[in-house]
Amino acid sequence: MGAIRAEYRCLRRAELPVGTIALARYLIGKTLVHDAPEGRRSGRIVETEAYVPGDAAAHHFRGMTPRNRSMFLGRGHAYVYFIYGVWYALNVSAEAKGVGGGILLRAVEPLRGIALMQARRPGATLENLARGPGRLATAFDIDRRFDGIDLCKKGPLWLGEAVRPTGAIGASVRIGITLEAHRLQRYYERNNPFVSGPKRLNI
DNA sequence: CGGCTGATGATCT
DNA sequence: GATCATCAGCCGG
Repeated sequence: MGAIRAEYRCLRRAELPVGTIALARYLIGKTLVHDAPEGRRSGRIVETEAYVPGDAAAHHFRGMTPRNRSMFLGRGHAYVYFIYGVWYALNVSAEAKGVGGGILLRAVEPLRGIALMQARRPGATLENLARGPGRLATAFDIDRRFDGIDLCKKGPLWLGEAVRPTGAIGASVRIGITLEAHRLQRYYERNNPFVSGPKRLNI
């Protein structure tokens, strides 16, 4: 484990790896921060899924639309969509400007603002607070108002450095899709209880 | 724990 | 009109 860092800077766009898969792995262990009037929420990203160019399961596969345009803004921007009539999900755009690529943030380990998260998800255990993309967005109070914002500067929502060393990273098939289901493009920190999904995928 | 299912509305065809 | 990058609740083992 090692010492936990209390202060951390935001990630610079230049240091984000180029390419969706490389960035999806890089983001494991980094910090997601939401600065709101009521206070700061932060968490360690422990699970991501890559949606690369040409992937039929990806929202950007059929080209740019009003909904998915944020995934074409160049790496390091937020793409937030509404799904199943109930949930929001947060992605990080991942390719060069004009190219569609996205990384779904599936789970974080809460660091700060836990009481704020619990207020949004009453009754949830600490492990379940932000475990799963819909729960993460709810706990962090993320919706379409953040769609398209730059995550590489300290605005209301940004990406920070890792606050402690990152553990071994595992890979598995992605969750909840039917197309391109064989791709091993879900990444997670091994042995981390804040990771979502069935046990068999978290080995 | 694992499997199943209904809820619910934006989006695109 | 179909689909959907999900979740909570319920059931059985």
